[in-house]
Amino acid sequence: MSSIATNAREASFGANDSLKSEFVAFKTNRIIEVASNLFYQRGYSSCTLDLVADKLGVTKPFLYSYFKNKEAILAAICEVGISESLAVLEATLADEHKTHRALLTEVVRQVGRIVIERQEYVVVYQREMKHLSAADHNRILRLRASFDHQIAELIREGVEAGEFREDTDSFVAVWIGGLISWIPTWYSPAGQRSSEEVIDQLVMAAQRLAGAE
Amino acid sequence: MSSIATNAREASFGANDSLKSEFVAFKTNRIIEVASNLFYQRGYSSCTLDLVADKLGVTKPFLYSYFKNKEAILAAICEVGISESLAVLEATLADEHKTHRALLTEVVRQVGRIVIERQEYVVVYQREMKHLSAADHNRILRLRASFDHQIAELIREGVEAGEFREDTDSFVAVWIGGLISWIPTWYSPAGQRSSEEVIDQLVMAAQRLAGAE
DNA sequence: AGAAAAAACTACTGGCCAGTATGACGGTTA
DNA sequence: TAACCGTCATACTGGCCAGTAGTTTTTTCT
Repeated sequence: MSSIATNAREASFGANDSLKSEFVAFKTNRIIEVASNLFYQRGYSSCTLDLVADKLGVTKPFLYSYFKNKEAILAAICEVGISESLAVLEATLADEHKTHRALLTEVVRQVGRIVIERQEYVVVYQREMKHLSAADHNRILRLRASFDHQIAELIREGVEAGEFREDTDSFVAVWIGGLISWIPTWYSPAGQRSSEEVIDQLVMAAQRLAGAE
Repeated sequence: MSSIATNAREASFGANDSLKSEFVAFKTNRIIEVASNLFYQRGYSSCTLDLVADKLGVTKPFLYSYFKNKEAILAAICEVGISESLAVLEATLADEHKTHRALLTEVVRQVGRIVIERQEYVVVYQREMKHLSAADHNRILRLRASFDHQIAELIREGVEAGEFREDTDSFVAVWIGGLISWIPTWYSPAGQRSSEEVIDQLVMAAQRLAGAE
């Protein structure tokens, strides 16, 4: 796993070494991709690692050389949606030139897109969170809390700036978070509504909740 | 299980018989109550029936004399929240004298209350639905679809009546449903917000979504 | 080419658990 | 009191599955 060159041989093949760690990253990703899909369909506890291995065309011990145990795979899956959402949130909020209204719209649009794209990861996270070890659970809860907190802050500042209705409690951040989180449970790419249509509706809903008319 | 008197002895003890079926109903309820609590905490697949039986102070075969198998217990749990919500929805909508706005408020308030009250049942339903047999799954999906459909109808009529903003798509019914369904995943009776406070916020959010200003 | 290391596989175990076969116990009928 | 029935328990099985020990295959380096 380590990419640190600790002796002469490794140092002289640094490029090789990083290629190797790319391979590792690639395999790790494939594992959580396939595992996520199977956990999504059958549930974490009823999905065996033999099945995951089969679908990858490998065997169970292969998985154990990339993850400590079953729960570590789950933790990796759970982290995808929330950490990507948080990254996009912070990148968007970094733009100082936008109004709060525009920021809210942009954040909701971007995060909505991620949540739809990572649909299966998000659903697995929501359903199976409680099977995480206490450490993983807390780490991910903190990410989630940070997300809600930053949205709440955005609302508060927007109200102060007079961009949102003044009777808007920053608690609507929770409702907006709920709107977003709820999408993966009902949205289907095979359904009538396109993902862009759903995102437009989502943005509209978030604006109404924030009182941004 | 049968409450039909099929012979002289049973006929002459009709009262007795109904008392007996009350006992059965009572025990059945206790089972799904305790099972729901344990499924909520540990997940359906990782919760053993031995554990459920232990917590009830009985043994596993006892459970099997009230339910066909583990999945039947899950089905019973899943049905509680949605069927109660549907009942309240329909009772509320039956009042012809109210405005659409008042109807929406009332429905959201009542259903919000049920969803908080039946929190654990609702969460188990959302998480474990996929472990239901196809028959149970479809039956419950139909209940849910009926709920969303009636809310959408209410929105549509309200817009026509000029009570909600005219640019309101009846699709907001899905968002409102999401708002309600999302509550049990974050609300805790032990938290700062009282359930009444949360329900007030919910009603406000639903009104904003519907454009009922 | 051939040694050494890395990567992946075969084959197993120990424990768990849904579901069942059988029996015990108490109340009711005659 | 003796046969009967409803109710629940004891005790088991058969299959599944996370995790591992030891071996084989593949790659890397000289």
